[in-house]
Amino acid sequence: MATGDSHDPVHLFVERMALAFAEVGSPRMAARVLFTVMSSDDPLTAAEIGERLGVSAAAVSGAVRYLTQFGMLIREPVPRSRRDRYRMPDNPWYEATITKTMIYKTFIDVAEDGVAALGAETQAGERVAEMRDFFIFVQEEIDSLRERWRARRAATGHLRPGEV
Amino acid sequence: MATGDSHDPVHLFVERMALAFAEVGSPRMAARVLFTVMSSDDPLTAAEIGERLGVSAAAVSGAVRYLTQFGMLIREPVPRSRRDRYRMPDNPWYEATITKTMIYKTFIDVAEDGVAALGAETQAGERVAEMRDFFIFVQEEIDSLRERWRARRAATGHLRPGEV
DNA sequence: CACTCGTTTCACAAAGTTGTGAAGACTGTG
DNA sequence: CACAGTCTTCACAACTTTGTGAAACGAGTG
Repeated sequence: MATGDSHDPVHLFVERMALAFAEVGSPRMAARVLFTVMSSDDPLTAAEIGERLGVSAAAVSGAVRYLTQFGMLIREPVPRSRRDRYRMPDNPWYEATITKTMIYKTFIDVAEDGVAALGAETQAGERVAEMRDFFIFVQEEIDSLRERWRARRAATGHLRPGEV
Repeated sequence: MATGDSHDPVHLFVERMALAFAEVGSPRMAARVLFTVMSSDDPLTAAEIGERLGVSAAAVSGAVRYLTQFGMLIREPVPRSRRDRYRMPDNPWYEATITKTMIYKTFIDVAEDGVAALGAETQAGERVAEMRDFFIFVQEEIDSLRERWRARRAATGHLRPGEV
């Protein structure tokens, strides 16, 4: 049961979720590690993560480096041991991951250059300008998403420690 | 000038935009073809697209099949010719692409199973349930995005033929 | 200060993706 | 009804990505 039993429903969840995230650009192994830790009530050591997933220590090392870099995973040394333990951060990584995305910013900037290159008065230029405006709108919506989410949670009584 | 001159600002726009889209999961060549057509005031034949991009007919064939399948490109036969011509659809492909995305639906479903597997009362289960709720919220926001966008455009006088 | 255990780095192998060339299929025309 | 011009299909080669094993590294301990 310690090693990744593909019939274990929890392991299935980890793999499926990781796959879904990999499909939108997340490194595969990082996603697997992330959801493995997320699925555990207690912090896990690198060895435990590797064991559960059935992957090498090297793979775990790379994944946790990636995840800690973006604050999606917290690393803490285990007292009286050489090991580190990994746990989820207190504030949920997915909020920032979604709301801080800069994809649309890139689209907007490139489209802006496109309009200039095509000429704002051409049909093509107008078409690209329209696309740019749409992405600006989407970006604005995303920018306000986090606040609206928090407002809703506050309204339904789901206040998190430290939250207004 | 017909073949993809990498110093042509329009071609630069096409390649940059395509790259940005490829990074979020779109097939690379399909994105290149899409923005090539989008950058042209007039419809283009497959040969013209291939020439502008400097890619093989086979690559164009695969890309237009993909794009027409999703309604992102319109194919129309050229009268008195064996050729087909490709043009942009009348209503903008990106609106549907963004608003019809089912990514979050997948996340939600998988997370739902995860909660069941972990047990809703465990710490891990609660954590995953919270993530699921966030994604439900995001999905709802996206569902209403299209209407809000249209409302805004209507308000600023940008009505499109056939639009309410 | 040498030893041990855990982690990290690195070169490489396996697997997956992407676009090509060439051959085949289809369609309208002389 | 044969031909020519387009488009499509397919096997393959180039490239990219991903994870492994092995070796190096480093921190705590006797």
